[in-house]
Amino acid sequence: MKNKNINMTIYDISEKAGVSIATVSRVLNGSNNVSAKTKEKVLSVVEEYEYTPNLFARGLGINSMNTIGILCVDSSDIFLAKAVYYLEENLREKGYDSILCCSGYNQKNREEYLNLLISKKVDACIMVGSSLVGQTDKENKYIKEAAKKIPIMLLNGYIDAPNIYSIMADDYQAIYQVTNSMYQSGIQDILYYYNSNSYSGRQKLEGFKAAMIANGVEESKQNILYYSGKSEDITAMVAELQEAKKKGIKFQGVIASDDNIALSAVKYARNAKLKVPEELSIVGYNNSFIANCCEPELTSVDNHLEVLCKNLTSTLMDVLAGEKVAPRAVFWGELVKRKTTAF
Amino acid sequence: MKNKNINMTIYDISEKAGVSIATVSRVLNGSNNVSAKTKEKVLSVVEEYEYTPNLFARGLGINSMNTIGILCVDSSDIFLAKAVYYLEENLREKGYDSILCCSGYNQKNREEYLNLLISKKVDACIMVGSSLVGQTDKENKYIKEAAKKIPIMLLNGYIDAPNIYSIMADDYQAIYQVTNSMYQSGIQDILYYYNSNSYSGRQKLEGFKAAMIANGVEESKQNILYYSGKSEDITAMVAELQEAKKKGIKFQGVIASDDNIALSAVKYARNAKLKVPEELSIVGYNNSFIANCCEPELTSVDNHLEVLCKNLTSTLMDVLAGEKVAPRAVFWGELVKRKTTAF
DNA sequence: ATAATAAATGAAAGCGATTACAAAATACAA
DNA sequence: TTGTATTTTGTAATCGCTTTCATTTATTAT
Repeated sequence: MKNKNINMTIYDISEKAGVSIATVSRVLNGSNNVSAKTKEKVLSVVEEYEYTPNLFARGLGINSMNTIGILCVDSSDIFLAKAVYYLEENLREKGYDSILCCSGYNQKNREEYLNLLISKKVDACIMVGSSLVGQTDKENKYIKEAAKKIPIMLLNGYIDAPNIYSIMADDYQAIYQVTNSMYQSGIQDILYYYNSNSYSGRQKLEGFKAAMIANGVEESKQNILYYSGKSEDITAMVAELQEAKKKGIKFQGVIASDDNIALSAVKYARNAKLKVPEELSIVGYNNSFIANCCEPELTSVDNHLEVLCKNLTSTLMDVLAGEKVAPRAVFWGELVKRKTTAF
Repeated sequence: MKNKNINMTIYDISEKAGVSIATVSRVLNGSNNVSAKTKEKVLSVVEEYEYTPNLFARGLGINSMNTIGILCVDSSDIFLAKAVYYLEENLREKGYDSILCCSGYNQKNREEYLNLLISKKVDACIMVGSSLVGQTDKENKYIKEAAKKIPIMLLNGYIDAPNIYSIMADDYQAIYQVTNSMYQSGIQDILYYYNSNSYSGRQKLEGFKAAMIANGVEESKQNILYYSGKSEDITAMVAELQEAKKKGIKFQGVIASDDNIALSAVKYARNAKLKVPEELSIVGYNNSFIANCCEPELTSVDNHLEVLCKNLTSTLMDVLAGEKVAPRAVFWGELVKRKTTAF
C-alpha cells in the first residue's frame, strides 16, 4: 500500500525472484541471454511490487537519460508551441522523453539553458525557433561548443559545423514563389511586411527581394516594412501600416512574414475601407489557425510543420544510432489559398 | 580544448586542488565548514577545468533532480502555453528546472506521463489544464496515487486529497458576475456557449446558471449551447450557432467559455449582419491576444494567469520546504471591456 | 557416453557523487 | 603550557544500477 515501489531496489527484486541482480538487470534491459522461465519469474515479481528502476543509478551506469532537450525561444508562440507539441509526440513514440526549456529572446539565457540541458544529461538537443540561430559566428559559438558534447538539431535554422543538423522549410523559395505569383497576377506594388530577423526571417526577406528583382524591380524600389514591436500587438502593427501609407508608400498587395502580421493588414484594410482582395491582396505565413479566424479568411503559406518535426525526429534517431546523416534537409511548403487573394 | 569538463570527476578536482573529494563536495554544495582559503582554491580549479558535477551521481546521493514536472494537456493551446511559460520562468527563478510533458486529451496518456515524470525523479508535479482533472473519483485516482509520492499542484482544478494543492481562478464568480451584469443591463436573452467539460468548464457553467436563476430565469428556460468539436475550428463553431438560431433559440447576448468560442460568435454576427454590440453583445474568456485581434475587439474575462502562476510557484516552494500550506487558493478575475459589449 | 560448444547465471567491480564519522588542526581558557 | 572546545579536513560507506568475466548448466556432435 505505502508506495511499495518507491523504496524497492534491484536487490529486493532479485531476492524475491531468487536470482541475482545481474539477471534482474538483464531481464529489465531486454538482454536475450535469459531463459524464458527466469524472465517470466522476474517480470512477475517486478509487476507485483510495481518496481521501477532508479533513474540515477541507471544513469550512472549507462550515462544517458534517454531524454532529448528541447530549447524553445517562446512556447507561447502559436507556431513554436505547435512544433514543440509535434516533437514531444514523435520523440515519445521513439521511446525518448523530452525536457523543454524556454529561453526567451535573450542571448545570455540561451547559453545558460543550453548548458543546463547538457548538464541534465540529455542525449541531444533540439533548438526550436529560428531566432535561436544568430547571424554571426560569435553569436552561434555557444551552439557549436555544445555540439562538441551532444548532437544539436536545428528546426528552421542552419549552422555549418560538425554535429549540428538542420531540418528546415524552404522559406526563401516559398516567399519567392508567392511574390512572383502575385506580381505576375498584375499586383505590382507589393509591400513585404515582416517582424523578425531570425534565420527564417532573413530567408524570407531574401526570397522577396530576389523575386522582385527577377521581375525587374530593383531593390531600391521595393517596399519593405519592418515591425519591431511585440508579435501579439496587432494594433501597433496596423499603426505601422498606416504610417507607411501616410509616407506615400503604395501597395495593392501585402506579403507578411507571419499570420499575425497578415492579420494586421486585414485590419488595416478594414479601417481604410479597402476591399479584400479586390483592392488589397494579403498573404500570411505559417497557416496557423488565425488564418481561418480572420475575416475574410487568410491565404497563407503552410510549411508543413508536422512533416518537418517528424523528419527531424527520425533524423535525430539516425544520428543517435551513429549513422551518417545529411547535415541539412530542406522541405518545400505550399500556399493555401483562401479569401484574401484572388490569384 | 576537447570537452575537458565532460570526463572530469570530483576525484580529478580534489587531486588538482590538493584536498579530499569530501572537501570539494562541501565547497560545491555551499557547506560553511570550509576555510576560505580552501574554498577559493577548489573553486579556482573547478573554474579552470569547467567542471560540472555528474547529475546521476549527485542524484543517487540526494535523490532529487531539483526539477519540477509540468504535465500539460496541450501546450499548443494559447492559454495553457502561456501558463507553462510563466511557470517555467518562475521556477527557474527559484532555482528549479522543469520537465514538460504534454499528455493530449487522453486518460491513459495522462496516467502514463504522470508516472513518467515521477520516475524521472521530479520533486513535484504541476498539472496545467483543468481538463486533467476529471469528475469522478475513479478518473482522479491516478492523481491521488501520485500525490502519495510527490506533491501535486493543480492549476485551475481541485481535488480534495492530501498532498494535492489547488491554485485557481474563480471561474464561477467571473461568469456569474458577467452574466448578472449583462442581464441587468437589459439583455435578457443570453446564450451561454461553451466547449469544455473540464473542471473550470463546469465552474463557469454553474456560474451562468446560478446568475440566471438569481435573475429569475429558471434552468429550463436558459439558453445553453455546447460545442464538442476541435477548439480551433471556428467555422464549425459558427455553424453550431446558426443551427441554434434556426431551431428558434433567441439571444442578444453570448457569453463564451473562451475567446475562440467568442470569436465564432463575432463571425456569426458578421454573417448574420448583426451589429455588435448593438444587436448582439459578446463576452469571451481568458483575455488572450485573440481578443485584440478580432473585429470589433472582444470584451473578455482576464483571470490574471500570471498572478496565478506566480502564486502557484511560491506555494509549491513552501510545500517543498515542508511548511503548512492551504490546500486551495482562489483568485478573482476581471472583465476587460472592449467593443463587443456596451454595458 | 564423452568432449566440445553454447547458453544461462552469478560475483564483483565500477559509475561519481553525498555524508556520517573519525581524525587532525586550530582557537581559546585557565 | 596543557587541556578542552571548535573548526576544518579526510576516510570510507553508501546510493542502485550496469556490465565484464568467470562459472555453472544445458545442448549438440562425435
